[in-house]
Amino acid sequence: MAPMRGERGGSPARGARASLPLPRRLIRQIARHVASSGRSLRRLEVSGKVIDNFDDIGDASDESDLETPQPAVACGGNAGNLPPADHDDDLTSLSWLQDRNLLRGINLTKNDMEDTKTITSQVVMKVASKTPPPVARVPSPPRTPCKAPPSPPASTTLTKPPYSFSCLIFMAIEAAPTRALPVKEIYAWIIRHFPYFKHAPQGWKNSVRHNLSLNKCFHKVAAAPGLGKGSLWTVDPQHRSTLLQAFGRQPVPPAESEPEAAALDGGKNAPDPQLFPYLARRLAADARPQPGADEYLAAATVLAMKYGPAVLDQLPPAAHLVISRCARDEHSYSGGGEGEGGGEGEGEGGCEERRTAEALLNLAGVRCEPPPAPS
DNA sequence: AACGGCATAAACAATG
DNA sequence: TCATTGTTTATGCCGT
Repeated sequence: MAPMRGERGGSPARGARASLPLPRRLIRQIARHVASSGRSLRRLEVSGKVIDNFDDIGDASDESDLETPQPAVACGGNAGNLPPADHDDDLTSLSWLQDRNLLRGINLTKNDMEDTKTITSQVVMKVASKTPPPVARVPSPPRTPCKAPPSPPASTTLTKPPYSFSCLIFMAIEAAPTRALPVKEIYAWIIRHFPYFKHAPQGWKNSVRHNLSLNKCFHKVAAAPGLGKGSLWTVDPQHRSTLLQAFGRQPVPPAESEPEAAALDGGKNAPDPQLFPYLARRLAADARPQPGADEYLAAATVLAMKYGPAVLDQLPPAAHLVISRCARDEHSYSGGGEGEGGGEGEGEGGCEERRTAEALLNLAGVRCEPPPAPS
């Protein structure tokens, strides 16, 4: 592979830190996200500024640039307490569902969310790996979403979401920290994220229940005491890949509106539905794992969400993000993976999917309820 | 044309 | 009793 742009020999982190193009806290967050996904972030390059010593940054305890806004995303549990990198990655284990909200430590405000609507394509991902770049997810042609007229909020929020009920239910359940929701909460989640259903005919709730009952992907679990009537619904782990594939079958916004741009350039009042096409498109291309893609998505989205599009706009037109991974991560041929579970069905691809799904769902404003108190 | 997936509607039972 | 939840059946649309 030809040397990547901006690749240069031994640029010490200390040198770069003198003029970091991004707040250190944000860099730490990106590094933590990548670390939490079980990978190694070797270097991050923005506009030629290379940060390649994340230990230094990550260990820094200074919070001088910590201006955490009031969180609009109420994340339960261990905010800022990301799981260790050696987290159990067994696909059959549900533990990741419990504690792997990849961006749990990142607080997003409503403004952060709204700012994403003008994210541009000025950030270009380049993966330092032997695998080909995920061209399917990072289109090369330049886009000009900023110049595009904003979509009328009403048309984006009151049109029926292009997702099947099973996908909506899946998203709702996956958004819950415990990955289990009563029907009522599923209703609430759908309404919250797809305002269309606020005024939709009542039949849709019947459809939700119908789906829950009929779809083998969803299972009832014993109702928690005090829950009242009804049960908790969960996603059957064995059918999870089926639901992910269903995501891939969902219609994606027409090409003229550029999916990524549309995903982030959506309704002013309710950006969430506009983000999900992004997720759908991401998952639709999940036939093979695309190492680095989820890191890119998370990093780029974090950039825009956390600091607004200005962070990206202020970069030179040729600015680009480079997220490189340790070379040893690419040695899939040398031992058949990490040997930490992996399962035989989803394999690494499933990990990528779920990490991206989690990250994007979180970023999409999924409101996490505090986990139930241990009994 | 057949088939599968999906949405929608409706009826009904169970439950709090 | 009523509202909610859960199950089941039926029907039609749409894409393959």
